[in-house]
Amino acid sequence: MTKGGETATGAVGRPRSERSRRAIIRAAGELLEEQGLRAMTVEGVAQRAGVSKKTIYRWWPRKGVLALDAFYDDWSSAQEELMPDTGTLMGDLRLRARATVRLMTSERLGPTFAALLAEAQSDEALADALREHVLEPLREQARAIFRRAIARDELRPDTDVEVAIDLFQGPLFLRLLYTHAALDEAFADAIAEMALTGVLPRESTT
Amino acid sequence: MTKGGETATGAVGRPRSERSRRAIIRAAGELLEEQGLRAMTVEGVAQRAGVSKKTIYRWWPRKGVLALDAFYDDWSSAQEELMPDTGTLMGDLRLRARATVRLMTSERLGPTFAALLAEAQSDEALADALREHVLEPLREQARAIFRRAIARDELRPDTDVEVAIDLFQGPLFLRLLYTHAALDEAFADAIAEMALTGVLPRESTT
Amino acid sequence: MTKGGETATGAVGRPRSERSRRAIIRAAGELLEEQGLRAMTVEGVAQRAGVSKKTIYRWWPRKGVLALDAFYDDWSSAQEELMPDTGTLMGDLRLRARATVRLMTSERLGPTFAALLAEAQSDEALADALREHVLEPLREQARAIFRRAIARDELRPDTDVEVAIDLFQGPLFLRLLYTHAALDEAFADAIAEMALTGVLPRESTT
Amino acid sequence: MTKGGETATGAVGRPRSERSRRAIIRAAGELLEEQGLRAMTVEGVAQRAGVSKKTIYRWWPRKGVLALDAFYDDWSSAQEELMPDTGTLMGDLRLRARATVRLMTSERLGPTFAALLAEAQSDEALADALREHVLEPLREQARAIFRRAIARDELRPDTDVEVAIDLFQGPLFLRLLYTHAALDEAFADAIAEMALTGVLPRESTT
DNA sequence: TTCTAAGCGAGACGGTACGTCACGTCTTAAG
DNA sequence: CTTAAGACGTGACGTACCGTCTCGCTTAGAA
Repeated sequence: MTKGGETATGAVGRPRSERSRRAIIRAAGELLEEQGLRAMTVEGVAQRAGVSKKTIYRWWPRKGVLALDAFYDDWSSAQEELMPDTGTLMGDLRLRARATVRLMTSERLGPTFAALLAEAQSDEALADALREHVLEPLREQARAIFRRAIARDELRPDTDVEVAIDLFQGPLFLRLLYTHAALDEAFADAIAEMALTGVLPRESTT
Repeated sequence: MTKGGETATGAVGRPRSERSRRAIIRAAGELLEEQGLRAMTVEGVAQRAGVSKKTIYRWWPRKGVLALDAFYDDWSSAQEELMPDTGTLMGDLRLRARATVRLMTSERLGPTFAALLAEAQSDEALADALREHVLEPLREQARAIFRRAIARDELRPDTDVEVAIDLFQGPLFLRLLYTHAALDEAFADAIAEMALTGVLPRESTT
Repeated sequence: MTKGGETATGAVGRPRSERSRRAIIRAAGELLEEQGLRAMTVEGVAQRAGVSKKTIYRWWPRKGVLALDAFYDDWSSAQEELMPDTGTLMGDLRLRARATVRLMTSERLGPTFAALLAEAQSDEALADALREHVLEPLREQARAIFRRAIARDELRPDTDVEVAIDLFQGPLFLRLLYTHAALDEAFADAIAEMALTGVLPRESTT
Repeated sequence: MTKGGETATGAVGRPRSERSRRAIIRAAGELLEEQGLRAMTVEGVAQRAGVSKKTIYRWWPRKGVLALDAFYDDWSSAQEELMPDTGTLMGDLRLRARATVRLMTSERLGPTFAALLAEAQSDEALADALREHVLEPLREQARAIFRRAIARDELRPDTDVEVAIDLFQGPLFLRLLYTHAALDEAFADAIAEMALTGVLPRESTT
C-alpha cells in the first residue's frame, strides 16, 4: 500500500513476486503482533517469510515502513465505523470517540499503532508515511464531521477546525500512549461531551 | 534523581563516585542535545565521560533511563512557569499552555522530550520513570489549577478533573509528537480557550 | 587449512571472500609474532585485517584455532628438513634433532609454537586441530625414520616405536616449554645419541 | 609456601589473618579441582573464601601463583615416593617413573599440574615459581638418583646428567600434556628401560 | 524462441553497539 | 596496618541486527 506496494513501472525483466510480497507482509504482521515492533527485525521477517533480506530492502526502505504496511492491512478495514453520520455533532463525536477507543484497545491494532507512533519519532520516512496514510486520513474524517456541523449551523463558521480536531483527538492519543488512565467508553463519552462544551459550566445550566 | 541517583544504602565499601555520576549525566546530556536519543549510545557516553561502560550499567538499567536523568536536570529547572496563579482559570490555562509550548519547542528540551516519550513505548523501565518523574508531576500541576478553579466556584465541583487535564494537555502533546501543525503561542491560546468553552458557541454569544 | 580454510560445501549464496580470509590469517600472524598469543585478540585481528569480528567468528570457533592457522602457514613450509634420510638411524636422528631445535628456536615459530602448545590445554578445539595438523604429522615423520631403521635391521622388529618417538621428542619439547637449560645443537646431538644408546655405558666401551 | 606464605617481616599493626590465608588457598584449590584453572577466577576465589580481592592481590601477584600455592599443598605431600632408593639405577628409575605416572594421572593433581605447566607459558611470575618450587626439585631428585648410580659405578662419571634427566622425564611430561597415547605403568616401565639402554639393541643381546 | 534484464533465495560481508566478564586498582570504615 | 566490601577504568568477549554485496537461478516480455 505505501511504498512496498508499487510495482515497477517500466516493466522489464522478471516481475515482482506477489507471493513474496504477501509472505513478507504476513510475516511482519505476525511478528509485530507476537513481540512488538522492537523485536520485529528485518532478519526475522526474512526468515519467517522464506525470503532474502535483499528482497525486503528492495521494496521497503526501512523496517518502520514495512511495519506500517503490515499494520495498514488491518487498519484500513476498520475505518468505516470511524465515520458516523448521525445528524448531530454530539452524536458523531460520541460514536467516533467510541470507535477510536475500540480500535486503540484492540489487541491487534492498539499496541502496534502505539509502537508505530513512537517509532516515527526516529524514522523520518515512517513519519511521512504514517502522516500520509494514517494520521491525515484520520484528521480528514474528523474534518468532515466538523464541516457538516458548520453546514448544519451547529458550529459557528469561523470555528478553528484544526484546533477542534486536536482538542478532540489529542486526549485519546494521550491515553493510548501513556496509559495513565483508562481508555474506555466512558472516557470516550466524556471527551466527546467536554470537547463540545468545554470544562466551564454552561450559563443556561448554572 | 530517578534510578541513577540513589547512593548505596548501607554504605560499605568504596562509595559511589559523585564525579563519575556527574560526568555521565553531563556527557549523556550533551550527546542527547547534539545527536538525539538514537545516537546517544552507552558506549559513546562512557567514552565522553571518561568512564567505563560497566559503571554506567551499574547504575542505569537502560539507556532510556539514563537519558531521562540527563533530561531531568534541565527539565526540573523549568517547572515554575508551568504553575501560574493568576486568579482565574482562563489566565492560568493560557499561561500554562504558553509555557508548555515554550518548553516543547525549546531547542534543548523539545526534541529530547519527544524522543523520551517515544522510547518509553518500548522500555518499561523508562516508561515508569517517565510517568513518575515527569508526566505525573505535570498532571499534578494541572490538577492544582483545576482544583483552585473549583474552589473559586469557577468550575462545578463534580467536574471530572482527569478528563479536563487530558483535554487540555492532549492537543499540546499531539502537536509535539506529530508536527502536523504549528505548536505556537496562538495554538496555546486557542487550546486554552477551547478547552474552557468547548467548540460549541456559547449561548450568550449566539 | 584447519577449520578456517574450508569453503562452504554446497555453494549457495555469496561465496566466501578469499581476500578476507587471507587478510585475517596475515593479521593474526603479524600480531602473533609481534606480541604473542596472549595479546593476539580477535578484536585486534579484525581491526588490522579490516574485517568485521563476525567474519572471523564465522570461520574460526576460537582464537586458538585461528592462531594455529596463522602459525601453520610458516610451519608447513619448514617441514622438509625434519625428514632427513641419511641411511643410518643415528644420522637421521641427529639431523632431525638439529632441525627441530632450529625450528623451536626460530624467532617466528618458536614462541608461537610454545604458546599454542600451552593454549591447547584449555581449548579442546585447538588441541584437536593441533594434534591433527601438527603433532601427529611430527610423530608420523619420526615413525618413518624408525621404521626405515627396522627395515635396515638397525633396530629389532619388536621395538616399541611409539615409546621411542616419545623418548626422542619429549626432551626437545621439554626444553622448549621450560627453558631450564639450553635448547641448542649440542643438546640436539646429545639427545640423538642418548636416545639411541641409553644412559648406560655400552659393554664394548666399558 | 611460594609468595603467599611469607608473613610480613617488620610486623606492625594488624597481623596477617591466617584464617583468610587458609580460606583463600582452600577456595582456590576447590575451584581448581572443580573447574580447572581457566575457570578459577580471582573474583570467584574471593567470593568463596569470603575475602576481598584486595587481600588476595596483596599476597599473590597473579592468579597463577595462587593456583600454584593451592596445588602445592597436595603436591608436596606426595613427593616421597618419587625418591626411591632400591640400590640399582634401573630399580630407582622404574619406581620413580611409576610414581610420576600415578601423580600425573591422579584426579586432583594431574589436570591442575598440566594447567599450571601451560599457564606458565604466559605468566613469567608463575613460571619462576613453578620452576623454583616444582620443576627444579623434581630435577634435583632425579639428579640424586643418577649421581648415586655414578657413585655405584653403574654410570660413567662423565655422563651428562642434565640430558639424562630430560631423556627420562621428557616423555612423561609429553604424554601428560598431549594425551596422544596412554600414560600408564606399562609406559613408565618402557621409558625407564629405554632411557637406560636406548633404542638400539645391546650388542650382548643381539 | 532464444535473448536479456530484472527479481529472487541464500548468505557472506563491514559495521556499530550491545550487555557481560574478569582483570587489577582504588577508596572507604571497621578492626 | 590489615581487612571486607565493593566501586572503578580497562579492554576483550561473543552476539545481534543493520544495510550492502555477490552468487547462480528463475521468469517472462522483447527481439
